[in-house]
Amino acid sequence: MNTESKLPLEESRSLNFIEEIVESAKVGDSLPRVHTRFPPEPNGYLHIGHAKSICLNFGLAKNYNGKCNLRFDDTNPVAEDVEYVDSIMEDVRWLGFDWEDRLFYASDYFQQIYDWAVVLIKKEKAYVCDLSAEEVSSMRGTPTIPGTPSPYRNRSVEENLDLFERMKNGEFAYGSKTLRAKIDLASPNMHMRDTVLYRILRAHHHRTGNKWCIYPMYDFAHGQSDYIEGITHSICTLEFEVHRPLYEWFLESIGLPLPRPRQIEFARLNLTYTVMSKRKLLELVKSNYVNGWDDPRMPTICGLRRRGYTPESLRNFAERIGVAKRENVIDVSLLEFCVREDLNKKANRILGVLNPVKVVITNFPDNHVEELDAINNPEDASAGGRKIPFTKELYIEQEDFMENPPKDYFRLRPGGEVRLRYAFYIKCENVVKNPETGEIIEIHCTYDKESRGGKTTDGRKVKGTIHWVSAQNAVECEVRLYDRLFKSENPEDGQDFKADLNPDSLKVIKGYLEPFVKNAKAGESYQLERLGYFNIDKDTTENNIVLNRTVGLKDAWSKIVKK
RNA sequence: UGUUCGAUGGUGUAAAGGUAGCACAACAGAUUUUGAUUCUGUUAGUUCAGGUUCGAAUCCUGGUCGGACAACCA
Repeated sequence: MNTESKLPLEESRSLNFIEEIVESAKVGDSLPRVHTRFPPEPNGYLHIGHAKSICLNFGLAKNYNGKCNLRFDDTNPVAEDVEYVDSIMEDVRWLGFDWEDRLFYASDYFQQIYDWAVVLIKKEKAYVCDLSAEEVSSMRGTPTIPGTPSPYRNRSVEENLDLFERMKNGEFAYGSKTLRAKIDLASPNMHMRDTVLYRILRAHHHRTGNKWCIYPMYDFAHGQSDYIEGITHSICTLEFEVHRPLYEWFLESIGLPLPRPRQIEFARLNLTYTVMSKRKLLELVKSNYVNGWDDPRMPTICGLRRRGYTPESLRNFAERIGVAKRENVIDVSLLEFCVREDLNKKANRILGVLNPVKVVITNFPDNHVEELDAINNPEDASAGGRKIPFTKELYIEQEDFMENPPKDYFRLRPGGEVRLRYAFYIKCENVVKNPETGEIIEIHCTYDKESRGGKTTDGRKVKGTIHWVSAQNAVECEVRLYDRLFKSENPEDGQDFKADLNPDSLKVIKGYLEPFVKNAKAGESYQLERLGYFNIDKDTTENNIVLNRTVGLKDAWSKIVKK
């Protein structure tokens, strides 16, 4: 009827402050070009905080018909390694983003950046300094006290040019000289106090090999790399806010023509019960508090993947937490909500018992197997169905039987009747205990033959439905139950975050699953009905199926019990 | 304490001078062959003090609180 062209979704969703910046630059009816980049340093594995940044940068480009580059910020060969390059590319792709043919490295630009340093020297905006790191540090002053000039600050252009070239040629020892910007030693912004541009490093670079022995610092490489790539919005985290004047000073001082990239800072992600710093994650790995970077308890993307998180759930999470400049700590329960939401739609259901107690159906024929129909996913009719074998001896969950149950308990009890999911009504007739320990060994029940499939025609009401598995057909699996890695909401609060490690963050138990699980492939997610979502681990072999618990189902009963 | 950024329910995030909304969490109820899902409802918020205005979360002034910055890391 009218000319409305907005999508309903976009109409209802409000803009974050970065999108507003993009929109405010609207010229007439056309949007400005949007070109972002995700610039990881290849010195560690990506974590969920990076996922936020990836979704932001690639998402912004997508929404505004722009582009997003993947660029490795590889200016410090001492810390970096190809091992990380590969994992980072894998993780970005897995999250569902594509940099197409725009894979770049800051090291691609080393020559250009070097040439620009020479430009700065010629403009008397940079000089070679012989001070040691300690001396530079002690002469920098404090925020309230101006720094003292380096005695080398006024070397001639010719001398600087000569020295800088000889630095490049490897004539000087590691750390003996730096190239410094000549800015303002009295600046209240410490980064403007003649920051270091180049340092001498004798290290093998993963891409340039031994070609260079001087390497540019982040500040001198990042903005220029953005410029070279035609980046419009250079999005980074809040701690770079104070670097912005430097970022702009370099582009300006080198004399690069407009348009220039604009640096925009947002608040990084923090999660309750989680540490996020690379240093701490590395320590957890190196000191074997966890089993590698992809340990399912780690907040790394590969850890979350192995835990059973899906790319969709992570993208939805990133969307829900929003983007702003204020410090934030997101409740992990939101993350858990996001996987449950996604897996509820996608994961096929199976029956499995984790803490078994044997049930004997006394009126069921010996050696008889009844094949029962089960629905794979009630949320998705196209997932179809399967058969589950029912036999005289079954396992049910220990928690699903109580001799002296509380008021609202509607599972199995002496004399009580309960429905076995997709199977029959059973009634508890007798309990067999170990005479010495009092432990329940077997629960003897009778079944109602007429209740096949879980319903009868007599209108009888059976409130409880519990899961079960045929004792003789059950597949014994290894089940890894994960809990939060740390005990307190903010593990970084204490002196030593390792003291806050949760000793029960991993429990390995045996589980008994319906035979269908034999078809499962590594990486697949299943819901064990009434228990939670589980992912088939890559450690799975033909004789040992391994399941990782992604997250439990919401559990209203456990809350009632606590009260 | 120098510069700088920030402050909205328990946690996040909207509202661009005009009804403080949404999500998660919590709680209550309905439905349910998963105590799940789904649905409905409830609790709960503008850091403080002034000012401008018919009207302020929003603008102004000041205070308070919190973060970031003094690597030859990124």
